[in-house]
Amino acid sequence: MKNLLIVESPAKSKTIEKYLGKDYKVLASYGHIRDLPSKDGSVDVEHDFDMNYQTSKDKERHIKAIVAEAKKADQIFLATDLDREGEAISWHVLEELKQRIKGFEESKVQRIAFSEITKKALQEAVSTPRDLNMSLVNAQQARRALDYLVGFNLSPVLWRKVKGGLSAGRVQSVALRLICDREDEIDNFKPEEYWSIEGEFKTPEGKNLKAKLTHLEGDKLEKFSINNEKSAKDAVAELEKGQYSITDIQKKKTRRSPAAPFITSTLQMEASRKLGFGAKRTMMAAQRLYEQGIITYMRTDSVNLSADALSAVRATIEEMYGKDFVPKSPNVFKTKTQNAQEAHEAIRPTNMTLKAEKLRVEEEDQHKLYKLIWQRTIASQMEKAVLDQTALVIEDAKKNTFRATGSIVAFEGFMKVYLEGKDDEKAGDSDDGNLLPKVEKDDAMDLIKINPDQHFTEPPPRFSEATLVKNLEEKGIGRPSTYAAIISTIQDRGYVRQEKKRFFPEDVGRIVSKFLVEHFNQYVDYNFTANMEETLDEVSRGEKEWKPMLKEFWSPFKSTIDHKMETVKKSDVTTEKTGETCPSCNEGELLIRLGRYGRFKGCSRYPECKHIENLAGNNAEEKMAENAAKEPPRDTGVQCPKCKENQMVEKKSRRGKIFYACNGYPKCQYAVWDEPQKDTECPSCKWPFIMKKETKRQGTIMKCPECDWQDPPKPEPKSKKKTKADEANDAIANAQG
DNA sequence: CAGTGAGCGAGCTTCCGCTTGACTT
Repeated sequence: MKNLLIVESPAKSKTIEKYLGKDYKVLASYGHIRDLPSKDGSVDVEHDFDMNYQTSKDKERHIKAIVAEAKKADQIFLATDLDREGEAISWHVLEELKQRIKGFEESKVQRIAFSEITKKALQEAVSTPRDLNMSLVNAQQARRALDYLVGFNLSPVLWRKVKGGLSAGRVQSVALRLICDREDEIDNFKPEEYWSIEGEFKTPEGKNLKAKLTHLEGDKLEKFSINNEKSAKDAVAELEKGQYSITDIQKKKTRRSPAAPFITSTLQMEASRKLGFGAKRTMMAAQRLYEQGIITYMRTDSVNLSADALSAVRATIEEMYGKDFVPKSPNVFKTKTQNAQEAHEAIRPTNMTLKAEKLRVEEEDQHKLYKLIWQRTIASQMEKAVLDQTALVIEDAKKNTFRATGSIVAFEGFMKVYLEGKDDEKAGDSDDGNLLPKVEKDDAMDLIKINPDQHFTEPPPRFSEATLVKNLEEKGIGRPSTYAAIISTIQDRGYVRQEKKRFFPEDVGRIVSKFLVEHFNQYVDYNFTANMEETLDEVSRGEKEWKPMLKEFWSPFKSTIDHKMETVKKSDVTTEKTGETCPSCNEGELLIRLGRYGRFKGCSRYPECKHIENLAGNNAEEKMAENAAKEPPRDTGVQCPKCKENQMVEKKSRRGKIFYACNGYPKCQYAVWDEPQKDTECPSCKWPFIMKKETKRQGTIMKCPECDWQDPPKPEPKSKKKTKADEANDAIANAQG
C-alpha cells in the first residue's frame, strides 16, 4: 500500500512525511504548475474564454516527479492549501496526471485539506477526504482570466497613448492611484492656522504642572476656536488675570488589549516600523526562518493560532511571567482583512520555548525578525494592561478651565513583552507615563505663565511601504504572496520612487494614473476588486457560472478599450499647453511634454526650434546623473585638454557610434572620434594626447586631433596620383589637342 | 559628437497568484 500526498511547499512536505510515516510519499507542486503564458491569446475570447494553460519549463522537474510517483501509488491525496488558489492547484495537478498517464484511474485521487500540521490533524484529514470543489476552481479560473484580460488589454493602451513598456493591472493600478491621489491631496492642501494654550502652574507643594486650556470663559474650545495671533493674545491677557484652583480630580481605569498575532501584512508593517525593513527584506528573512522550520508559514491572512499553539503559548506565558499574565480564556481575534481566505495559521514560532537569544541563525535579519514574531505571539495571548488615568481640572471664577492628564500603568499585562508600533504619530499624542504631582481638591494653583502656541494643520503623510500595504489589504486588493511584488512593480515601471521610505509619484506615474481614472474609471476604482470578489463568491458557492461572469465583464470592457484606442489622442494625454510664447523664437507656444526623465517645457515648433526648459520641482537632472551612475562610462585616463578638470570618457552617440568626450559635459563640450591615449603628446604640435584609430586600409594608426600629424604618415594625396578617370580625361585631352 | 520632444513605423513591452530555483569543475 503506497500513498502519494501532494502539497504546495517543499518545506511543508518534509514535515508531513515525518508525521505520516513510511506508507506515504509526500511531494511538493512548488506552487502553480500551469499558468496562462505571457502572450496574447492565452484566454481565447472568441471561443468562450478558452484557457490555454501551459506548464512552465522550471516546473517540469517537479511535475515529472509527481507523475512518476503517481504511477506507483494506490491512493493520491491532493493536499494543497484550502483556499481558492490551492483548490485550483490541485485541479491542475489532476489534469496533468490525466494527460500524462495512459489509463489513469481518477478514482484513486482524493482532495484533503488541513489547517495545521500536526499528526492528529493530518490523520483526521486523510480519513475524511472529499472531491475537488469545481465551483471553487472555477472561481479561481475566472479571477485568473479577468486579471489577464485587464492587464493584457489595458497595458497596450498605455503603450499607444503614453509610452512603451508601461503596464496596468487590477492591483498595481490601484496601488499607483493611492499614491497619486494622496499626492494630489498634498498639492491641494491649504494649511490652516490654529492655536493651543498651555498654562504653567505651581502646586502648594511647590511642584510645577503644565495643563492645556480646554474652556475659555465657560466655552469649550474646538481646534479652530483660536485661529489668529490677536485672539491668542486676547485670551492670554484674559487668562493672566485669573486666580486658579483645583476644582476636580477625575480618575478612571482603562484597559488596553494586545494586538493580534502576525499575518503577512502586519508583519511587514511592524518590521518596517520597528526594524526599518522593506517588504522584500522582511519576506526574505521570514522565508529562511520558515524553511528551517522555525516559524509557521509566512504568507497568510489568518490571525488564528492552532489549538496546540495556543496551549503552548499560554504555558510559556505562565512559566515566564506567572499566572497573572495568562487570561482566563484565550484571546480571540477577528480578521480585519476584506476577502480573507485563511488557508493557514497566523505567523508564529513553531516552538514557543525557543527564545530569540537561543536561536542559532546566521543572518542578523532573521534574528531580529524572529524576536519580533516571538514577542508578538506571546503578547497576543497575554492579559490586558490596566492603566490608571488621572485628569486634574484647574479653573478660575470665570470658568477658564485647564486640564492636565497623566496615566500610570497599574498592571503591565502584555505591555511587558510587546507594544505595537504606530505610523505617523505626532509627538505628544500620548500621556503614557506622564506623572502628575500630588494635589487635593480646592488646592490653590499659582499661575506662573501662559504659553500660547501657534500651529498649522498639516497635509496627510505620503505612504510608506507599510501604510500602502495596510491600505491595499483593507480594500482586499492583492494577496500576502504579492504585497512585496506590487511594491517592486510600481517602482520598476518608473511610476513611483521612494525617498526616506516614502512613496513619491513620478511624472509618468501621475500621467498614467490620471489617464486611467479619466478613461477607465470603473476598472481602477477602489471597489473594483471588492465587487469582483463578491461575484467570485457567488461562483464558488455554485450560484453563478464563471463564463457568463467573464462575458459580463468582457463585452463592456472590450468596447471601452476599442473606443479609447480610437478616440483618445496621445498628445492630449502627455502634453499640456502653457499659453506662454517661446522666448527663443517668439513664435511657437511652450508645451509641457513627457520625456525620458520626466516632464519638461519645450517649444511647439520642434524640431525647428529646440528651446527647452527644465520644470520646477522636476528632478530630471538627478535622474540623468543616476542613469549615468548605473553604467559608468569607461575612463581613458586622459585629462580633458580644454577644461583641464575632467577626464575623457567613452560615450555612445544617439546612433550608437562610439566617441570620446569630456566627462564634464554639458559644461565642457570637448569631444573627439577616436580613443585618446594615456601619457602621450603630439610630436608635431605638442597637443596633450594623440588618438588610436582603427582603419580598414592601414590598420591601426595614431593621429593628433588638432594638427595633421599621424603615424604612419598619410599616403600621398589622391589628387597627385592619377585615377582611371583622370587617365581617360587625359587621353581625351590628348586626342583633342 | 551626448542630457529630455515629432514622425517615418521594423518589433518589442504587459497581468495576478502560487512556489523556490542555481550553468557545474
